[in-house]
Amino acid sequence: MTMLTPEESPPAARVLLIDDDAAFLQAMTRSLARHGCDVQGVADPAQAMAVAPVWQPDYCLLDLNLEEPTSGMDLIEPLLAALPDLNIVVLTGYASLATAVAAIKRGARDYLAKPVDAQTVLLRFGLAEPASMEDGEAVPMSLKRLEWEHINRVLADHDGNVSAAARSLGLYRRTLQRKLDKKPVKQ
Amino acid sequence: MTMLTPEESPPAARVLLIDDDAAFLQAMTRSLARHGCDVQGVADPAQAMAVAPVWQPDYCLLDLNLEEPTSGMDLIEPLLAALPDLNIVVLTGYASLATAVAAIKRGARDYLAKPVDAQTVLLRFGLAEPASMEDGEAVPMSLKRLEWEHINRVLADHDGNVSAAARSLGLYRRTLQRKLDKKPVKQ
DNA sequence: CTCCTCCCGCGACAATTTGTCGCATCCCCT
DNA sequence: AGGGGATGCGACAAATTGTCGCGGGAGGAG
Repeated sequence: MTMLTPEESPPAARVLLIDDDAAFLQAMTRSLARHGCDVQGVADPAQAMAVAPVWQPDYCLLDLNLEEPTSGMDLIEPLLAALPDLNIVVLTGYASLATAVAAIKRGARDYLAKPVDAQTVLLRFGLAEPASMEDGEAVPMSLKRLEWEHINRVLADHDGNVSAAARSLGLYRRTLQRKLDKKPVKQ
Repeated sequence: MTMLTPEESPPAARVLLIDDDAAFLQAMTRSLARHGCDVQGVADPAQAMAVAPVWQPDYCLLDLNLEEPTSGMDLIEPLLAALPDLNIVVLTGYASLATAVAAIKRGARDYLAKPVDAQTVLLRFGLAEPASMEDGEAVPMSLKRLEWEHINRVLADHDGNVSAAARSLGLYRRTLQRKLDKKPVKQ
């Protein structure tokens, strides 16, 4: 029952989104905004470092695998240097124990694996209570969907190369093919 | 092969092992000892807290899922309170991103998934040099692991209630049971 | 142009994994 | 004691993978 009126009594939390996936960026921006956050999304490290000191966000959702130049991992420390109180949550499609450990040691507050929904992000930011779930979708993703999302991401990461994606997903090319054509994308 | 030169006359590193798996404890104790460490193994939290302040170890390999009373997770802080410079590496057979993050935030230096060999442990302790290439682990999670992580999260969310978790994951309880049985996680 | 390599789609079959049911406990609560 | 829910587990069919192998494009090197 977040019946908060449009006018936020307390100043809205400022959230900086850093992700080079335009689609994701837009979707997440909208979702967070709808949940009452003051959101700003940027696509690369340079923009992030330009915006952060000026806009002074309170929270930051940082994608780990940005475009080539620098990894999101190398942005954690600079960001914290500029804004010591920034609450950084790292996000990645290539989650691994190793990167999770590294990110936390560098100062990130939390680590999430894509795909995630705005609700989860807010939760990790500490801006939402796990208790109430008013918006219909609080259900964890079904395994099928989780798999689909992951496959898609990895496939895209390999520029649609099925063979490569299959290898990196640890399954047979034939199997990936089958999974792919059986899913004319529906939710 | 590790070349441990007799040069290791400086005080041997003191390592405290905490694991309730007797077999593992013994094996690891022997291995580390052979690598020149001064090792002491205990099987439960109480013993650990009794030994630590007195023996003052430099390193600690802590298993996360100990017997019921307390989780290894709850030992991290007490241990650090007693020995601020203790280098704690958490070890677990049920690795998950969530527990990795939690452990690091509580002060652990690193997080490893069983099975591990002494060499790896020493490496994480910083007592051995990386035998070969350091891995940037850019490998996306295999589908199997992604699934395992998700299942783990959801199951925990439902306090270990298999029926409930299965429902919310959109699969049969029987299937979840089966997935859970054969779990020893691999790469 | 030809060879080689890598990717793709796809058929076939065996090996596994799920989907589904049903049953026999156990707890917990009233 | 009785209902409701959770759990472990056997059984069997249905669906999904693992595995091989072909033939065909695309693109680079000789």
